[in-house]
Amino acid sequence: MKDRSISFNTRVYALARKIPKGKVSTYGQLAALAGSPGAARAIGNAMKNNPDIPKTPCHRVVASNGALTGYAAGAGISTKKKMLLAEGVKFKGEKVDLILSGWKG
DNA sequence: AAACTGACTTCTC
DNA sequence: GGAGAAGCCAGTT
Repeated sequence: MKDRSISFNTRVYALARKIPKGKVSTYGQLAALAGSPGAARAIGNAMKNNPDIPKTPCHRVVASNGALTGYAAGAGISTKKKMLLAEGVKFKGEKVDLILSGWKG
């Protein structure tokens, strides 16, 4: 990756940092906030590019159905789930309860 | 510049 | 309700 000043990817990081603790957002949601609804895949790419894990709470981003996907850091999904639980996010089995912990919801 | 990839989403069977 | 296939978007090679 080169030093592209600003880009879609960068904007995603900014949005991810805006997600309040104890809440989670979906890829589609971030994509829409980023200005391109439907670009959920691009969001995933941005997250995997994730330059600063502690600075970019990519673990607060889950699939539209609340399922935990990806997460290359730590032990993967296991760590991601742990982080969310630690922040007070409600879980529905292996999926996040977007009804209770969904951002803007 | 064109083609491929991927941490997604949604429809249909 | 679960599994499979198609579609979309931005980035990377």
